[in-house]
Amino acid sequence: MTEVVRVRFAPSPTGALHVGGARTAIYNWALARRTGGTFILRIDDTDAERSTAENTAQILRSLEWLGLDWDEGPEVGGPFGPYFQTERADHYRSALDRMKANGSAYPCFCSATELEAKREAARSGDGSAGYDRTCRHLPADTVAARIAAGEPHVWRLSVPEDRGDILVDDAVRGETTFPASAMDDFVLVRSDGTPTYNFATVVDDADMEITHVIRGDDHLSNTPRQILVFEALGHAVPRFAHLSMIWGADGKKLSKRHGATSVEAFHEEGILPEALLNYLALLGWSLDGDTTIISADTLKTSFSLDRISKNPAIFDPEKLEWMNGMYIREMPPGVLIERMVPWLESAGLATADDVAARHDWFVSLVPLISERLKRMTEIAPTVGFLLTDRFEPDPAAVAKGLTGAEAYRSVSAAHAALEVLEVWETETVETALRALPEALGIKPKIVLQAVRVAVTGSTVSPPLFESVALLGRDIALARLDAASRGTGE
RNA sequence: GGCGCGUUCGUCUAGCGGUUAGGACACCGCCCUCUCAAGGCGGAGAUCACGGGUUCGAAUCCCGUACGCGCUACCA
Repeated sequence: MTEVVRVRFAPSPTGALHVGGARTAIYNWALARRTGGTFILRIDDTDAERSTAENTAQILRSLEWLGLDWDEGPEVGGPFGPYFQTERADHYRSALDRMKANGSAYPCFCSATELEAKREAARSGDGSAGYDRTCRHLPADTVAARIAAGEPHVWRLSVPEDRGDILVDDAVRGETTFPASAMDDFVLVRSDGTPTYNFATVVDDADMEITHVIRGDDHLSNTPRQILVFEALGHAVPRFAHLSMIWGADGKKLSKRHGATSVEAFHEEGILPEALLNYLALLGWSLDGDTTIISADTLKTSFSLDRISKNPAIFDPEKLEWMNGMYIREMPPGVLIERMVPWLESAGLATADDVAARHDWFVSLVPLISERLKRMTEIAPTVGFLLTDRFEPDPAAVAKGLTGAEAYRSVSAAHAALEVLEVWETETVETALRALPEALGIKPKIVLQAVRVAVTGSTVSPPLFESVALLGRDIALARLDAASRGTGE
C-alpha cells in the first residue's frame, strides 16, 4: 500500500515561531520530502484575541529562513484551502451538520456555573468523565423549542455508549490505550458558533486529507478525543507521532530566561539557518547515533519517524553554537563572504558594493577569520580593525601588551623593518617581523604582542602577519608609528 | 483526584536479550603555535531512576514505586 503522505504544520500566530514549533515543522517537512509527499502549512488563528497578522508574517519568514518550503498554504494556495482557520467557518458548520444528522453531536444548554459544579462533583467523586451528559437525552421537541427560543447553547460530542477503549497508534510512542470512560462529551462548537481546537483541527485534518499528524506531546491526551471526532465524521484516522517537549537547561519550560527561543532571535544572534535546522533535527531524532552534522539534503533522504526519541530534550545553546561554528568553517569562502555582507553592513564596516569591489581581498580574509567564528555577530568585532576608519585600540589591550620600554622598542623597530619592504605581502612581513626579537634581544612573544596591539588594537586577533599584509602598508605603518609614540593613529 | 507519557555520562543521543554500554557538546591534559581559535592525540565522566520478577543471561521483556511532564476548559 503506497499512500501519498500529506502532513501539516499548524502554528498558532499568537507569537513568534519558537524552537519547539520549528522542530515540529522540520519533522513534518522532512517526512514529506523524504516520502515525496505534501507539506501543508495551516494557520491556527482561531484565537482571535492573541492572533495577529504580524505574527503570521513572522512565522512564514522564519520557516522560509530555515529553508522549509511548503507545498500548500499561505502565499502558495492549494486545492484544500483556505489555509487559515478563521476562513474555514463553513467547513466547521457543515461538519457539525453531518454530526447532527448522524446523532453524534447534541446541543447543551448548561450554564457556566452549572458546569463548574458538575466538574467539582466529578473530580471529588471517582474522577471519571467531566460533563455528566445532562443535556444528552433531552427530548427532541424540548431541544427544538429551546433553540427556537434563542437559548444559548454549545454543541457537544456524543461519545458512543458502546465505544470500547480507544487505541492510539503512535509512531513514536507505540500503542497506548485510553479508557473510553474517561472521555466526556466535550464541546465541539462554542455558544458563539466558533469551533473549539479539538473540533477544528480534526475537521481540517480530515478535509485536507492529512495522513500523518506530527505534533507536540501536549496533544497526546487530546488524541483519543480527536479520534472520536474522526469516527463521528466517518473519516479514516490519520497516523500520529507525538514529539516530546524541548526544555530549558533547568528542566523547565523554555522561556526568555533561557536566552533566545524564537527562530528570529537566533537569526539575529548570528546563528545560521542550516545550523539551527541541523541542531533542532538532532534534538529528538538521530540518523545513526554517530552522525552529528546533517544537512537538509540528508534529512530529505533519510528522515524517518521511527528514529524519533521519546524523551524530552534540554536545549543546549553551547552545542548549537559549536555546530554553527562548524558550518561557518566549512562554508566555501565565496559563500561566506556573501553571507557576511549583512553583518558588515549593519556594523557600518562595509557595504555590498565595497565587498564586490574588493572581492579578492575579502576572499583572502576568509581563512583568517572563519575558524575563529562561532556566530555571525562575531564578524564585525574580529574584522573591524581591518575595515574601520576610526581605529581605537582597546585601552586594556594597550595596558597589557603595549606598555613599557620593550614594547615601544619593538613597535618602532617593527615600523623601521616594515617601512623598507619592497614587496608587501604575508611572507615578506613575516620575515621582517620574525627577525626582530633576536635583533632587539627581546622575547618573540613580547615583540609580536606589541605589534599586534599596535596594529589590531587588541591582544586577540587573526594571524598577525596576514593581518598586517591585508591591512596594507600605509595603514599598518601609520598605526605602528602612532603606537611607537604612544598616541592615537 | 483521574487518565496518559517519560526516566542511559552534566547535556543531546546510540543501544531494540549476551557490547570493555558507542558517538557528539561541554570539561581536563598534551601536541601544534605570533594571540585567540581551529585541528590532532589522550583522559575523566553512566551502579542504564528505584524495587521486584521472567530468563542460563536484562539498559533492553513484565509488574510496582518514585520523580518529572501533559491532558482533564465554551485555550491552543
